[in-house]
Amino acid sequence: MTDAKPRQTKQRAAIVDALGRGGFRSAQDWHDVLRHDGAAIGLATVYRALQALAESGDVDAVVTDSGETLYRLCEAGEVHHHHLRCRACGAAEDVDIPTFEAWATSVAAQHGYSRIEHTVELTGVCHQCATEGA
Amino acid sequence: MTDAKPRQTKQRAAIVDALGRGGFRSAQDWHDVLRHDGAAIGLATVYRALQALAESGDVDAVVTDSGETLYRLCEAGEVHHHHLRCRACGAAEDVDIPTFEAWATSVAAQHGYSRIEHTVELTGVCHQCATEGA
DNA sequence: ATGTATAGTGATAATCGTTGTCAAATAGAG
DNA sequence: CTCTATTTGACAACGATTATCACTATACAT
Ligand SMILES: [Mn+2]
Ligand SMILES: [Mn+2]
Ligand SMILES: [Zn+2]
Ligand SMILES: [Zn+2]
Repeated sequence: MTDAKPRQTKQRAAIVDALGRGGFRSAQDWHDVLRHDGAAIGLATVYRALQALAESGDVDAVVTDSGETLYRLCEAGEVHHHHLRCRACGAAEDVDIPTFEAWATSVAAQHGYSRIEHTVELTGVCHQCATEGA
Repeated sequence: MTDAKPRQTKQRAAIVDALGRGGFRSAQDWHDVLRHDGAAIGLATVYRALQALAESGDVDAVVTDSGETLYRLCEAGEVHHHHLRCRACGAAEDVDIPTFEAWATSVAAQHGYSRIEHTVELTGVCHQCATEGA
């Protein structure tokens, strides 16, 4: 049932290493970062690794309004949480919403809905980007 | 500034009419509905109309995890609100989250973020779909 | 250490929702 | 009705993601 642990490859090491510098980036952006660092790695491999890491909970994934998926290494362990992300630079803070989970369950029940899932994402412009940008 | 009012065409009338039956559907699904009703209408026209209606606030648009955009005619006027949507059939309830907006602004300010936007969507399985489906 | 089975890689093609193009159709003002 | 700017729609193009599949390289057994 629990899938066999993945093999250790230099590509995956390089990806995790790159993720270490933080920030939400698309798979293609992470691939650019890796190539820029001199790593020889295929785009498909980056996609697969990021998806696997997201599934295992080691990275967070968010979908932008334009449909792109952004990934970042998450330090907040396996606890459920949400993000406040800068639309300009990819920086993000982990946040949690005290009463939201309880509220969601209650509202869903009132309407007869089950198997509830929720999406809560905050975006804005961080202080640094607000100072620099137009 | 305010764009000139769009012309009245049979295509747009047909689209608004179809939307009248409710539910969140993708542009392609709405197109299928229209064709099924015997309307001769192009897919590109459906995309354009739905986007225009979404921009003017007459329809709600949500983006699924897979990146598809779903549209539905919204009865909740121009007041800001969110949705509890059935993943199986497209049914949806308008909901509002009492203290969320204030909380979001406050958290953003604490982290030095400005120009805040937020996404809150609830999904589940409605009572009817839960009864019928597996 | 060496061989082997097997999971991982990556260049490339395919997918699919969406957007762009542009000639033909038409709403609506005069 | 006439005229013209807007709208339409068949079709091509786009862009992020996923599938292919021949080729490696890892982990394990010998
Ligand atoms: Mn996180
Ligand atoms: Mn609504
Ligand atoms: Zn920033
Ligand atoms: Zn349902």
